[in-house]
Amino acid sequence: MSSEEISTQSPGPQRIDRRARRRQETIEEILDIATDVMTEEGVNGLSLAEVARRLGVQPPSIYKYFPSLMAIYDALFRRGQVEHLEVMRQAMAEAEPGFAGLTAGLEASGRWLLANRPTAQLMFWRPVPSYEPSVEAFAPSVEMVVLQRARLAEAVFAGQLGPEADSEEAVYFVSTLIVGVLSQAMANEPDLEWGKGRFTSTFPKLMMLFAAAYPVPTAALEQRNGIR
Amino acid sequence: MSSEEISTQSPGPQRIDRRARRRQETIEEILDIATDVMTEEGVNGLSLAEVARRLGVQPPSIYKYFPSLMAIYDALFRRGQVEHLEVMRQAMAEAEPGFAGLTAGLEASGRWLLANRPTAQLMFWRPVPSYEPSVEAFAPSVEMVVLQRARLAEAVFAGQLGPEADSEEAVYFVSTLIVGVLSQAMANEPDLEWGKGRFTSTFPKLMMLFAAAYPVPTAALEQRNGIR
DNA sequence: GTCTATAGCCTGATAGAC
DNA sequence: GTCTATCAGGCTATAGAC
Repeated sequence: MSSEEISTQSPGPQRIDRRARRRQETIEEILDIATDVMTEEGVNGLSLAEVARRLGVQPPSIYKYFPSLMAIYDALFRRGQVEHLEVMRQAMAEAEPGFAGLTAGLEASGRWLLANRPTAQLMFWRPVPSYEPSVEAFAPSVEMVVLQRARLAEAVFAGQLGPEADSEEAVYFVSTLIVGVLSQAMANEPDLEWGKGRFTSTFPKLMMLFAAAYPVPTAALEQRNGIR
Repeated sequence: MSSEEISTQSPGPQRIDRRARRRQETIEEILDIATDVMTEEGVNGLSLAEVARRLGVQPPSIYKYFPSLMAIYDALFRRGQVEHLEVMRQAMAEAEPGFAGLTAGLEASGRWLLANRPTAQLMFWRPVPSYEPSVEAFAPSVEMVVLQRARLAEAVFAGQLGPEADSEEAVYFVSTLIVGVLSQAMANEPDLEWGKGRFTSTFPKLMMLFAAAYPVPTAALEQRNGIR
């Protein structure tokens, strides 16, 4: 590595990369520890000093990575949104388009949220009044709506749902269902994972309930059959 | 009041009543102030010292009314459950039986929960891991299920819903709907009351969605019409 | 039932040496 | 990027005088 030998004052790109990578690893570790602390003490019980203690450094060292406690909250919020979006996107991509894809995506969403409870609380329950998510941290949720809307449109096109299902309102409905299931599960069955217990196990039936509310008009069915 | 004159060492019943009443007023005041603090600092941000400050006493005085911070949480939880139940019961009593009563009760429930956000969070989101509700504090929620179940049974009997609606599962579904709407509203529209905004305004349609999932069987309808 | 005093913790954040 | 030292508070809870 010639660039390393030239100067220690102006390190070459590899060196910068390595430092940046190490720094990024520490940042991720801080966020992981912060998640553990929130699990034990509550989202609002996160403290920078406790994170430092578990990381094995003194509290002031944390400030080299985050300018404030609120910045840690925002990084947690942002990372949560990104991961959550990615998990749902992946599940949708692996399933059939239309209603099956929507169901698979929402179930993956619920599964991830239950497996990441404190982050889910930070994202959906706003338990820290003094923390307001930044615009950047919030951005992935817009893409979330787009993905769900696309599956709804496919389902309508495929004749699985009535035309009203291709709407903003239907997106609100499905997100209300998933948040409702999630909230009930987290409050009443704090130790059960997705699929166990009274609430999350009814999710498939809730999706059938949703589908029943958007019936395909008889005329449309007849027209469809006529075309074939 | 003769009993008052007899002795100051063993005060008569009126005196005891008055003291007990005064004490109860102070307890209620502490709970009201605690609710304000939770609104501003988060449910997990409630502090006994801040309550004392606003009440105009020193922190140790609070211990004459509550043995610990957790006892305050439990009293808040209990009072919330009782009020919430009473509001729903009243709304159901004033409405028609069956599906209309169920809808009225749930809407009253949602309205109360949105108007009492920190209490609702304490009751449904468990944001304080170190606090576990006592059995007594939890009791009213059993009666809640009974009331909802009764309206569902009436609705089935009246031919408004299919027979599967008279079930524990259906109770879970309606509570999931209300908690979902509530969670979405509180997270995304923290300043809007019930009926305003994207989420709570769709509640009537969500109830229609629920009804559509429990259709009355055609045979049952024919039989009904035949009887008439 | 109120207070003072205090024990024994905790916190977020900053200054400045190394 | 790490540390020590420190500021300027905060907290729950108890002891004991009045």
